[in-house]
Amino acid sequence: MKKGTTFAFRNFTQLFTLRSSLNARNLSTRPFPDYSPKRPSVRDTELVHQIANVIKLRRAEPLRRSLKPYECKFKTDHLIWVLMKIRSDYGLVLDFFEWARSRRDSTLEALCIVAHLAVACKDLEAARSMIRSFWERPKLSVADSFVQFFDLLVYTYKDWGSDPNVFDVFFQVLVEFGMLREARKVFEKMLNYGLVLSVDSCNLYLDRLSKESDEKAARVVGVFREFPEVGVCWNVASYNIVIHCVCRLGRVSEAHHLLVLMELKGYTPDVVSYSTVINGYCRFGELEKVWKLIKVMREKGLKPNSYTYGSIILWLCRSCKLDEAEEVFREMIRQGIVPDTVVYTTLIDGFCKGGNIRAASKLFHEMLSLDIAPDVLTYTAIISGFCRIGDMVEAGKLFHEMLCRGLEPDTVTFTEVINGYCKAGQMKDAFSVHNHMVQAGCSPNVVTYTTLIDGLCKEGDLDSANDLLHEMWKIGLQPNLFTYNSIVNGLCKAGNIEEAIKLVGEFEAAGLKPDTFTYTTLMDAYCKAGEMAKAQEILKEMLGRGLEPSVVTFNVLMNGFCLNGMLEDGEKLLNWMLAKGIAPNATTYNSLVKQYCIRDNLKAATSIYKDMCSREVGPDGKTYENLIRGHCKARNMKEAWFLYRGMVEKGFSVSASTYSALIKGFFKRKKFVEAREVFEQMKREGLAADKEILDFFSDSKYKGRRKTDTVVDPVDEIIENYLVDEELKEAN
DNA sequence: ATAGGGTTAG
Repeated sequence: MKKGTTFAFRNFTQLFTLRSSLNARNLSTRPFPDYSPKRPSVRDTELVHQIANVIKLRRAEPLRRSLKPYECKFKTDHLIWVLMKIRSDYGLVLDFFEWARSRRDSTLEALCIVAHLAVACKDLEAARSMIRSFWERPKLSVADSFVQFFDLLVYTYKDWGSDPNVFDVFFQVLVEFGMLREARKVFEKMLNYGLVLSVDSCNLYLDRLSKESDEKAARVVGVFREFPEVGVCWNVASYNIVIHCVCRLGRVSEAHHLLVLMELKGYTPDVVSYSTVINGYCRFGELEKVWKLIKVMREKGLKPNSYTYGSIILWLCRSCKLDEAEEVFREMIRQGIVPDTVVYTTLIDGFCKGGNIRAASKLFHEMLSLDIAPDVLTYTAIISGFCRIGDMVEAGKLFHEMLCRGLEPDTVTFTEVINGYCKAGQMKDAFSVHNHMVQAGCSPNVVTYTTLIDGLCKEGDLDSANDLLHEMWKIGLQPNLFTYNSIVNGLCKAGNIEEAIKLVGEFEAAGLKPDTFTYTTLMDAYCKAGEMAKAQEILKEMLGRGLEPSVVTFNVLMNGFCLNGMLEDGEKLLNWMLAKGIAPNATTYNSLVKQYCIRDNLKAATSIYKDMCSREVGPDGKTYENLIRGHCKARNMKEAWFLYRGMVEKGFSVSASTYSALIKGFFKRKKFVEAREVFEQMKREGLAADKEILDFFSDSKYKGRRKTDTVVDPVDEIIENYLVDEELKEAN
């Protein structure tokens, strides 16, 4: 840590001592050119005079009507001559220019003139939209147009406005359109005329540069160092942009130094400065530093806000510490900070990803009751939560609700719904949403296609997946590693590991490097095929390439050991992971729990379960389901019931097969009331029971028994409906 | 000027 700190500090001292290329510039300034327009002929002068008079005298009328008599005679050349006559009346200038534009009679020179006049009248927005309109039209050569435009703006400057703000607006539009090289040229050229662009303009440039790409972001610090030498006076916002940029590049301690440095230089860091560094530390999980900084900012009289807390909450969510995240959230509210849509969305998404859709729903309703409006991102998060647990009905309802609120789903929202249908195995519905989104004018992206391809691969329909891959290419979408990994997985699951390995070789030859996901997929295939030796060979190759195995890599191996009855190796692997400090997760333990349950060794399963709890690895839905099914099979209904209650309490959703296991277990124990209760709950959740269970409830023996049982009616019509449904399904 | 949502492997 110490080493990094000195390094960062050296970087920054350098920053303010190095000389830059800008310094060597020739400092003599050039005057703006004179404006010398073409002279009108006598005939033209007459027409221009008439038009200008008509415009002035009949200003209440729409120009379309008052200028009707001149429509035929009016030529593009007249435009500027008329503007010269009416230039003192800005309102007329705008109207007249619009009229000329609607006839496609405008020129770039006229556009520059009107922009100058707009800026001179302090109508910066009009000037901006005019300059924007030029770039919005498709150009043959962007660079040529830029030079042409800029030269004309300079040429018309002295005569038409002489307000240097026009160059700020011009520069800002270039930045807005990402034409950073051109923007930089404008900056330099203005220096030649003795003009320095405003800090606000330079800030926009810095910010855009920092977001463009990592290479460009790396240049931000250089620009920040050079611009003051030619007269730019940075402000707190500039520092904040640079701090943010340096954080994004992962150099958080350097950003922290900048925060200290700005104060030394007489700038007062604000909540944003602090929150930005705090966000940087959060991204790397350095929470001690975060709390320290919060203390410092409080001492300086700054109050952390929802951004500050939001960063902390996001990090806690990402590290699966949902309880702590909610605690920080409540603490923030206690401090009198009103949570916003973003903080709620962060928490809702966190709970959804953690599989606790109930907590997510609760928060969602809480925000509604507090009148904090959910946005598209909030809906996407909660919809994805329901998709994740396979509840497409609820997901559909929320989607509809979102539309009713006037929120427009975007590519992400649609992709999420498509993903939900894919994961639910409803490919027809997935494709129907895909069509729907295209009709709604929303373009599917690489992720959308990858989702569909993955869905098809999981269905085993590799031909269709391949067709989609070609379709992607055709519409100009480049498949990425995710896409190929899905197909590799598809091939593996179809039992074609050879072909999968061949594909890996192909995309690698095309310049796409296989990653940990690719190798883990291949390992999984070999593990499931019982070829543990080959799986370990793949692991070796992966390690040899310097790729870091993930928890999942180990989980795959663990699962392989368990599946192949090598439970001792499995436990050895677990201990090895613990010794090496690789944190196992619920899945790691689940493989062992599941396998012990399958082998009816509930004692060993329970001991693994207790071990994971003691290591503070929270059991997930699968852990509970495996244990519940194991206990049901062993007819330990007391334990099964206890775990079921715990699972529900924690907000995990219970699958149909677990409900079935419970019902069957209770039946075998002749606990009909409990069986019934679980069955009712299952129905309430809209889950269909299998035939065996329905037979239980419609069995004559059961009916006879039920007569002494006063709780429920003998034959429930819902059961009959279910039976009819099942028969229909079978008939189809 | 600062913070939040989607795709792959168990």
